[in-house]
Amino acid sequence: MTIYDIAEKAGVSASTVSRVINDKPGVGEKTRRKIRKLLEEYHYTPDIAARGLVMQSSRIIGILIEDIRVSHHTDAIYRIEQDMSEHGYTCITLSTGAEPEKKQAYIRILEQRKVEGVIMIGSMFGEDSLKEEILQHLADTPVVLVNGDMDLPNVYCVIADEERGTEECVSYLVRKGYRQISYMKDAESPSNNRKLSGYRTGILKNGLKEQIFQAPGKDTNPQDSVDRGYAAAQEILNLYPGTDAILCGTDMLGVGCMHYLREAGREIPGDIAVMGVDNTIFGKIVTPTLSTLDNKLEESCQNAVRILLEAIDGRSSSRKVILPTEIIGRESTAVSS
Amino acid sequence: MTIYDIAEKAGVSASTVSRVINDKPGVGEKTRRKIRKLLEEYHYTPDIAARGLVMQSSRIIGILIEDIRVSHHTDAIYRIEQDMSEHGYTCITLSTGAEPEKKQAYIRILEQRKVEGVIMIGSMFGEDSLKEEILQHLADTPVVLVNGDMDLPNVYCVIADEERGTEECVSYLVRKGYRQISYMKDAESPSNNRKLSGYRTGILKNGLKEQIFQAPGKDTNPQDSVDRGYAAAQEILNLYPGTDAILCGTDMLGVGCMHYLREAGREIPGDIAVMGVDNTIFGKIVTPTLSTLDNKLEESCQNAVRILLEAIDGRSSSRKVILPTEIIGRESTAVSS
DNA sequence: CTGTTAGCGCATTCAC
DNA sequence: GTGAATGCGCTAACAG
Repeated sequence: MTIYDIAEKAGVSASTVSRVINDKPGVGEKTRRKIRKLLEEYHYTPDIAARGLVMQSSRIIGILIEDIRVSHHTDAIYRIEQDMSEHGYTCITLSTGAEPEKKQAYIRILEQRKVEGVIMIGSMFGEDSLKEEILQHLADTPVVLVNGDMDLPNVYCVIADEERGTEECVSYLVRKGYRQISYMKDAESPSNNRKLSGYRTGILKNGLKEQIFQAPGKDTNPQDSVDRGYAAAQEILNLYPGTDAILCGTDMLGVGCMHYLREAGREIPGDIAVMGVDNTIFGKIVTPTLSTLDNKLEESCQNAVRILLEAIDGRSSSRKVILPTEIIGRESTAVSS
Repeated sequence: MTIYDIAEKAGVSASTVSRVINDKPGVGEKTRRKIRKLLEEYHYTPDIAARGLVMQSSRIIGILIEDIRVSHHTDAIYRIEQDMSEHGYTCITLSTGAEPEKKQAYIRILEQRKVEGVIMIGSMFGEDSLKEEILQHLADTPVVLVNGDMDLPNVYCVIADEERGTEECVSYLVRKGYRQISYMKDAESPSNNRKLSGYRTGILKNGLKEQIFQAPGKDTNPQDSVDRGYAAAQEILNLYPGTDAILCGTDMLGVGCMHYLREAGREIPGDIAVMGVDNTIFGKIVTPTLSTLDNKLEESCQNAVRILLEAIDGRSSSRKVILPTEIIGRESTAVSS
């Protein structure tokens, strides 16, 4: 079914049908009604790609993310998709994995699809190799980086102040009475480095001693973080036997950490406290419930959508937005009195 | 950058450029090289939509799902997306929500995008109202229903035998020594009814008494299931005080159920056993770990991809595939001896 | 080996 | 109020 088919059946020209479809003036009431009826009858739906070709607009938004299975990310994608959908856009979501080459390949795919805007979630998208790729393949497409940083005229950034957040986590733990606070760092990334940096500042300000351990390996599957947290907790207790609190780079690491501590016979939070980052569902369902730093990913994404829509419409907006984080206190850090 | 721009710069015609881009024969080696160089130099990438218009193929696959935030679903989407990506397809994933009207609207969107194939995940997509919609708007597009059932020439079905599965769960619990086995049913759906039916058969075969309770309400957010499971567990213990095992329709309900039992001072699995369905990450991280019925969603999706690709290529394949489920025994059902 | 022509489905001038 | 013509970026059939 094309507009020509409908036009023929109605005994009019294609342009008249087009006018009716797009509710444009210049069509007699009776012709309009007749065409509307035919449209209904034959279940006609316009071909968006063809329309896009002439209108130079795909109505497609691209979303890039390392792994959509990270539940934290999934919630973000969901929000973006729902919001964009309401504005008439369709989203293409691509899980790129960690390698820069794959990320570049996916940027090419978005270019081919002529997306009107892009949202990239994760600090790893701030890499220099991607900056180059964006410059060459998405130079005049608005891009919003969530939790990432990049200096390019068409790139906007929304980040949560995790550095300040982890710093406050340390003070929070200190107020709860903990003194030997270790940090379990996740894989190398700008975001994870910012969190670590915040921890260091917090330790310094409170006159304590740094105890840092990077959980080795990386995730093939997001669930792997649990095992990595488990293993890392063991190492931390070996390295720093006096540890009475572990601040983990993510909730998932925190969950693994708690598993180990339980098996090792340590009571949480009596003997030792555990805290995560991300405020995921996992923290709510484990026993005891896990205190965490909410880095406002969903709010970040809502901002990203707003900024992207503004940029697409040509309305300028602030190139960089920074959101405050929030500590969510739960059982894993409550002092047993 | 269009092929015409490149053609002009190379001093050839657009068709020659097109031939080079698509690695077609009939171009001299030197012209080919020259064009390749220009293509590189100007970072040319073809417009897939324009190509699709003439080739009558969008290279897009549509995925419909009620809520992508259900972690169980996310894993499924991830697999499909990765596999399809390898075959040169781009996926559009839409969270439709529960209302049939919205599902219909999303089917329309897929039609407009001229998707070459569709995968719908969830038994609710087997509804009659959607059958009508598919008939009218997706009549000659291959559709694969995962965990759903529909009789239409272009619709293929992949389902896990959950009915047999829950039946076996009952027997499994009986073998572990439990005798008053209650069933916590999730919201109304064909899939949930099949699970309930399996439970009933299992109870009957083992000469036990049915104890069924439907968790009221429904999820706005997948996390809500935890609270619903919590509330339902309380009701079940009121209605059937002698209950010594609760089989829950999903892991999420199971998690909420465990939370309540713990608060009520019941020991799991000593006093009472809990079992879920879905084999999600949640079952692995809760304390004690949750036994569950693996309904093989990921395997189902791999089958769905295979079937869809075959159907798109015109190779016919079986219209219905049924997969066996598997019981995953964990701490929540181990008899304390 | 290469160029010309036509057309995919649609929206948009410009005539009438 | 309506139709004919044009072009979006691309591939394919045909001509040379």
